[in-house]
Amino acid sequence: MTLSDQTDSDLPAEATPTAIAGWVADVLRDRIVKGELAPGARLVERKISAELNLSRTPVREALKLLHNDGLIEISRNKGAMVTRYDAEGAMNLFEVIAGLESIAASRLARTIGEADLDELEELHDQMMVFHKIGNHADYFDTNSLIHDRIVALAGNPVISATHRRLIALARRGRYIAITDPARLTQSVDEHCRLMAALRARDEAAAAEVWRLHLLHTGESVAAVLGAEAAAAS
Amino acid sequence: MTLSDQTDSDLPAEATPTAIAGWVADVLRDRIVKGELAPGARLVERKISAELNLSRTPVREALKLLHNDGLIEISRNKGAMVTRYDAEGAMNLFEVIAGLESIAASRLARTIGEADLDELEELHDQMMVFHKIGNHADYFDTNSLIHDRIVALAGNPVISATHRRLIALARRGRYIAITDPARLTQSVDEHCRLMAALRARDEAAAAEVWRLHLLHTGESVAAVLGAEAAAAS
DNA sequence: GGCGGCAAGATGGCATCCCATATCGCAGCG
DNA sequence: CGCTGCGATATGGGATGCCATCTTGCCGCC
Repeated sequence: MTLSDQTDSDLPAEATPTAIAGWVADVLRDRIVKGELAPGARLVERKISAELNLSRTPVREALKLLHNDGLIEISRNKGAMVTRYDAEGAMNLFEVIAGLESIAASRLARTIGEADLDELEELHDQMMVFHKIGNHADYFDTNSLIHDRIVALAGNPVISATHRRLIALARRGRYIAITDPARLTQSVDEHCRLMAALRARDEAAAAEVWRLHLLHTGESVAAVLGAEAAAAS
Repeated sequence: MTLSDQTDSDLPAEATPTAIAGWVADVLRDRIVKGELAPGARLVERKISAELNLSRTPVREALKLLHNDGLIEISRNKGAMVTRYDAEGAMNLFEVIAGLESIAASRLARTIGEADLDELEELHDQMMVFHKIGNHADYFDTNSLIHDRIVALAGNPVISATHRRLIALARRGRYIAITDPARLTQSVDEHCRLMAALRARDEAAAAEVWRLHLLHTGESVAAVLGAEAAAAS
């Protein structure tokens, strides 16, 4: 392998415990999310450890991490397999994410302070700019950032942790970007309405608009996945 | 150690992959849930592996499992520590569980078939009997069973998986059993109302009563934890 | 007497070896 | 020609040893 001596150059200066395993998990997660590792692809401990110039131990831990993120299935003597992600799975996933973020939005409407609200407003405005100028990449990133901030600001660690886990699965759907202009407009509108509800400190409205927003997103992702499946068959 | 040669007698005839690690995790989880391992207690890999006559490898994996269940914190060079569980944590936890089970109840009201409804009815009736005769242990077990069945019957694997993870944390609160008669009555009433909503196929009612049911449970657990904390100080 | 530094022990992380078992191909028999 | 059984190989699981680092307590210096 020619790249053997180079790969460890961007090791993250191991600070936290099991940093290497986490790093390996990140690398593999990236490949899965970006589609380099297609659903059904096999991940063999020995192959990965050889490629990354590590022993099998951290790789093993990384695979466990990805497993309980739901990204891979591990079967004895067959290696890990990237789990399939279909329309139904997407709907199931977004149904739960909708529940979580809805709670978060509700809490936020009740408890958010001016400073945090301003921060959200700013992110929102940024996103609107990216939307207007048609910068989809930054639009999506800012969008994700807003969702993450909403969850974080809600101040319930259980929500944050659960959300982080599920969103890793959903991000996979993010790369089959929703380019349908109608949905895009609707999504932006829902974002605006959430901001309005937060400003008005209207718990119920915030929860409901955000719940629907995520269900709609789920439907869009499911639609794309369903179309893909139909085309493949 | 005198028990060294005996412990492996009830090894679970390793069928599934990493069965041993799972078994170790179960053992430790039990101890934590039952309070044998108090919050703040230290779990040292070498100690556990010696006690259970195993190598450190499966123990380590077990600790990782408990960690991402949120039951323990792992710090380098200090061993794992049982996480603390306070009133605020309980509320945060039950807030999310409420969200999940509420979705499940809603789905159930929409999609449940007669056979499944009958099964739930039977469990419910059993629970009512245990309640009437004052058999608290079986009452609680049947109660838990009902909650689990509701989640399972909803048919969303993401909900099931997430719920399983969180409920492991909440079970810890179960052992500080709610003996307040008023709350017990209220809880039973809420169970009855859920059954009524399911029979009526009333999604909204099912979701709402179940959400409140779990929030109330969370409040009760939090109250007990708060009282404990106050007494301890 | 208090405080800072140093040394020994404790502890988890990583590497490596061995093992049990599932998989897959091939050969030999029917 | 097809099916069965065996063996080689692949692969994950477990055990063990070494290492880096954190903790802790003690000793000496101020």
